[in-house]
Amino acid sequence: MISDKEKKIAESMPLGKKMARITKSYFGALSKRVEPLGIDRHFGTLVIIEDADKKCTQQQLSNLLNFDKVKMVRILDYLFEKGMVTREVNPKDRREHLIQLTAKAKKIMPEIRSEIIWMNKLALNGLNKTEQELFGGCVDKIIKNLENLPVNKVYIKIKKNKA
Amino acid sequence: MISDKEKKIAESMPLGKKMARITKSYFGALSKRVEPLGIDRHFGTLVIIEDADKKCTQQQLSNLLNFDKVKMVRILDYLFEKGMVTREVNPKDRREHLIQLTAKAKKIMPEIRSEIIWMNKLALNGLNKTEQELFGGCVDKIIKNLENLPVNKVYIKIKKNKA
DNA sequence: AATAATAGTTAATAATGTAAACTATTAACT
DNA sequence: AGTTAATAGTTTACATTATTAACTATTATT
Repeated sequence: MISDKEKKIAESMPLGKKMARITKSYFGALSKRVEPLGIDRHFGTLVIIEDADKKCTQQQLSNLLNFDKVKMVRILDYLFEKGMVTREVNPKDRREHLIQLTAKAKKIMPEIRSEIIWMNKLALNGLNKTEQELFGGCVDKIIKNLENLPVNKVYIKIKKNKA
Repeated sequence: MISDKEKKIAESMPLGKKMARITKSYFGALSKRVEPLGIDRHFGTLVIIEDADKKCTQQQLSNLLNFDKVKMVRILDYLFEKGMVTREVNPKDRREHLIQLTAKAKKIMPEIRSEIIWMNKLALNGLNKTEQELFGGCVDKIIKNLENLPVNKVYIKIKKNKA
């Protein structure tokens, strides 16, 4: 049972707080599950790289992932260090670096994908198909609503582990 | 229109990624809006402190906010420095510090609350009452689903496999 | 009285975000 | 052609945040 008071508190609590909590729990658990594969974060980046039609530049990846280019460099440094990606200068435009998965990465991608799908299912457990779809739609709308607002810097924190 | 391919990509992207994106946009914008009041984060903590039935200890706040005690110290340091809270040793148990809002904080709380409510409305813009309620329900279920999962407890212990 | 448990703080280390300055290359323009 | 602007990516400097362990002070347990 939720009292009126609790309701009042809830409505003046930042919606972003719950989102942050989900983010943290989600990536904390996913990181743990995927770690045995030799990598513990930036899974989404790997998925995007693999699914891209062609070799992507870092700028293109930045756009797809909504990361600024400096963050992109850091992520790719990490993935490179782990032996998951290669960087290759584009001969047609030598400013660009084309990013590709290594064989090592390709080999573990199916497992990474299935871990992600597993985590997604776990997160959405107990929601029926309709609810899941409606939830997804809401999320996308919210993202749109919050796009292009004036911002201050904010730090989001996930879990970390270093080799 | 969403192609099958895009759908396939979407389903193997971590659900947490969208949550992170919302979190960042949300707090970025809220921070910006509240900044003129002399504070640019930890609004939720202020709301919780104000709404608590009694003076809260830091441990109690940690539980209510799902923060570990070290983070709690840091947040209260920040709020103290901004003149928003007082810390008072509990005479009944001198280990505990009771936290209270200052007059300065109480004065701006209505504005902080209305900014939070405004941001929440902005985020949920375009969703009808039913959708909003269903969304809220989904969020709470997801949080529950992700509670108490094994989490990547970082550094030291988990160095089993290296790339 | 000795020991354990709790509340809170501090310190060490790692990770992350952001902006600015930087290199290298290509595009644009007179 | 030659200068200038723009783009891709990297590096650096600095501030913030997370996590763990070690610490102090106090209270509870035995």
